Amino acid sequence: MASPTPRYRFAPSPTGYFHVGGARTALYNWLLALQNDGVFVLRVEDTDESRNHPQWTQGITDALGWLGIDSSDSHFEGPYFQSSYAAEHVAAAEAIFVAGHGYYCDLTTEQIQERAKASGLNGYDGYSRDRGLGPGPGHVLRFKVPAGQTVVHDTVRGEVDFANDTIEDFVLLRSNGSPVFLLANVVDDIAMNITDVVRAEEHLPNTPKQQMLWNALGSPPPRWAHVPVLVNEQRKKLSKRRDKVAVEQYRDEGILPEAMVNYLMTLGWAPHGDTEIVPWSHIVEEFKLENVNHSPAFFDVKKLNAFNGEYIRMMSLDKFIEACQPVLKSEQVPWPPERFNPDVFNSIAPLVQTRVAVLAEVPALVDFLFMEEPPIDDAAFTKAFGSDWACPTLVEIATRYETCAWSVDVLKTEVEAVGAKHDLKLGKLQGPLRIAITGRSVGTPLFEPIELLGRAESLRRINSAVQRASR
RNA sequence: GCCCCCAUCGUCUAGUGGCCUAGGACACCACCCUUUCAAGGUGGCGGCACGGGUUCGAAUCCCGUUGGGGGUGCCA
Repeated sequence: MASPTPRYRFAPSPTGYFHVGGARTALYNWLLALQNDGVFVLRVEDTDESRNHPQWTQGITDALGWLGIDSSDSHFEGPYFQSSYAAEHVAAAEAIFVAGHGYYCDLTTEQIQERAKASGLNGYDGYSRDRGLGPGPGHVLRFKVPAGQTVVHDTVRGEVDFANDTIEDFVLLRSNGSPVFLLANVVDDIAMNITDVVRAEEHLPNTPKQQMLWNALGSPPPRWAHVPVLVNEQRKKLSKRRDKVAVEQYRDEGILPEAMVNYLMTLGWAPHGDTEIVPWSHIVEEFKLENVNHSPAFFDVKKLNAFNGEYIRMMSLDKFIEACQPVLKSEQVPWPPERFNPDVFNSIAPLVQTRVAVLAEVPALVDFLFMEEPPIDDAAFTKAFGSDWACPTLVEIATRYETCAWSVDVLKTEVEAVGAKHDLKLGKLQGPLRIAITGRSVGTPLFEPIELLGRAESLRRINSAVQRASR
């Protein structure tokens, strides 16, 4: 028997959102597809037509594309969503009924609860199993859970046993005749020749039901793999409402896709060796689903940022400048766009590159070069000009700057000369100058930007700071 | 309630019975370098949840306890 091409199914998330946890599961699926010459199958499934599907699926495929996952061949809107497919799901349910694996029941939810209360047992008790009911108004079709055990073979977790008598006879067809998601899911998997289902561990408890359905429908179940969920600092599953969970947010902040992918992969898994920063090709080579951890992982933005900083520093200068473009042209930028000067930015870029973890931090390091009046940090200003030497030395520097040669080296030695006179170290002496020029107490090395700013503008800013200090 | 999963530094992990005095990464701290801030370098702090077994030997295997998470709909 020839083994079929593996088809790895990825569904964004049960709530229909491509959050970071889903991104990781997508990565696992993608990886497996690459390693095993298989196909990555993205399937969006939802019966709620109120969700805007074209827009929603577009968002997901965009995010996948950003992560480097090609979903073009496999993108698929779940048949379940399209009402025309409902017939197939109903037909499958009816086949189950005909084969004797299901039965109809007319009990209402209230009646079921009453019976459960009276008997002390949990959930539905199989009351209608042998009543021989047929389809009809108010009748649901339930699956007849067989006696015995269901064992799920899971690539990540090994064998997981479920006693069938702890699983109640679940609904396949609602009383209005519509199929239930669980059923539709299995029918679609079979229709799409899915061989491997890789998803989050929250689905594990429902897996025996699905597996029984596969068997009842006469198909050997797929290989299952339930990977751990991602949690927040409260150890709760990442939730859209409470946590920063959308991949796009990280993209917009200037996280690089390589860093995102690399970090996501270290959640639940680690490459061999003393470094976790490894290229995707290495991951493809080494990753094994069998080696994935069993416990939930906390999504640590600090570590993500650290990874991102590493990736930024690994870039060539040209690449870095290129990567900065979106964030420099964003509408959020504090300077008027027409004042932006690419040449100036490119000159300062090497000094910026080692100082940012995410690209979104870039504008704040260079804004003073492009703004007419950079805002001044009051607290920093007060502190820097609090000493009695601040103004006099700054005036001296200004005097020297009026006539000296305009180059980084000279600008620096002039300040050092003033420092020597007053017995002040450069580190200290440059404080007021830095505030005057940049408005802040920290930033890139100072003399490069002064050179870029030019003599007239630099002197203007120094004088304006001196005036401000003497008020 | 019932069912399932999980348990190594603060966090992410390595570890598959002796190479473990438990290794790395992020974070944190100190020092070096230094033009502030970074980057870089060196070092430090810090962990096998608990209790029983099995074994010559347990982070590793088994049982239990505790703690966390998830599932359990005529939701998806």
